[in-house]
Amino acid sequence: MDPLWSCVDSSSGLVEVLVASKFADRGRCPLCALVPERYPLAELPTTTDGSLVSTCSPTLLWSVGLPLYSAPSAPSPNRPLDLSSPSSSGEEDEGRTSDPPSPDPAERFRCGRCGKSCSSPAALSRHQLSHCAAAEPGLGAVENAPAGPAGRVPFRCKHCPKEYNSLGALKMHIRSHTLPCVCNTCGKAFSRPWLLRGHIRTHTGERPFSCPHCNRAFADRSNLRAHLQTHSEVKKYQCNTCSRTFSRMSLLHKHSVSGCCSSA
DNA sequence: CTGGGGACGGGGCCC
DNA sequence: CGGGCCCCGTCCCCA
Repeated sequence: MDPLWSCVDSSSGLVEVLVASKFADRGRCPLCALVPERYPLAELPTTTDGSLVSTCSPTLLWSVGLPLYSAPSAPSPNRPLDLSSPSSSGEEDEGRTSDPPSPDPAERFRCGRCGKSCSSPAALSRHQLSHCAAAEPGLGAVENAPAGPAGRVPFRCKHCPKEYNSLGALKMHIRSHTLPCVCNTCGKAFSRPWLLRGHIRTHTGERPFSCPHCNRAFADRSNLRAHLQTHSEVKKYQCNTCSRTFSRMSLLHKHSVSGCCSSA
């Protein structure tokens, strides 16, 4: 289960609640780009009726009733392989599955922006407010952004370090922070309506994409495409060293990482 | 270790 | 400009 993260909204002073794995970008809070604090669910502020306080963006729809938190200390033990390590270390991306920051108390209460150590989560929150207030006077997409190499001002996301050359692209990206599309069945939120529709199929069992070669059907077109590769005698992805072919890039990547070509 | 399915994220294109 | 959709890709899990 995802750990909860909290962030103090700079305008209201209230605490925003986030699910780490869906938002974590290099371990930073998407609301203010700082290293967030993490609380056990029981310590989160609640309203009088016991629901979690949720403020900040009016379109941020995480609120109540979700099975949110499990163990407060241990970081997620998944990600046995870091497949992105050498190749995608370049500019952006890879933020989707960043692990939470170290649970070491000395690190938990350290400001990710200036490194200041604080004695408690609350003290750190107060300290971080000073950064938020200084860095975001308004809606914050464009202002203060330096001009690009061609003299264009990039459209910068106020929730994360990403920048875009068009407002439309930025707005589309921001949906991945606000997650306005919410499943009525389980409460899970998505950035786009068709992602939600695909998710709803996991509840209904609908599988509109069927394989023409066998009787299998899939809820997701991409999964059908991957499945079709299994019917193909010539696989799409080939190892440069041993010439083995694979139906998926991920399988080829696993093949390489596990040492066929290098470590033997 | 490998192959495959399930779920989902994001950029880009089209209307 | 916004929404819908396609495509590509990733991650996780399981047999």
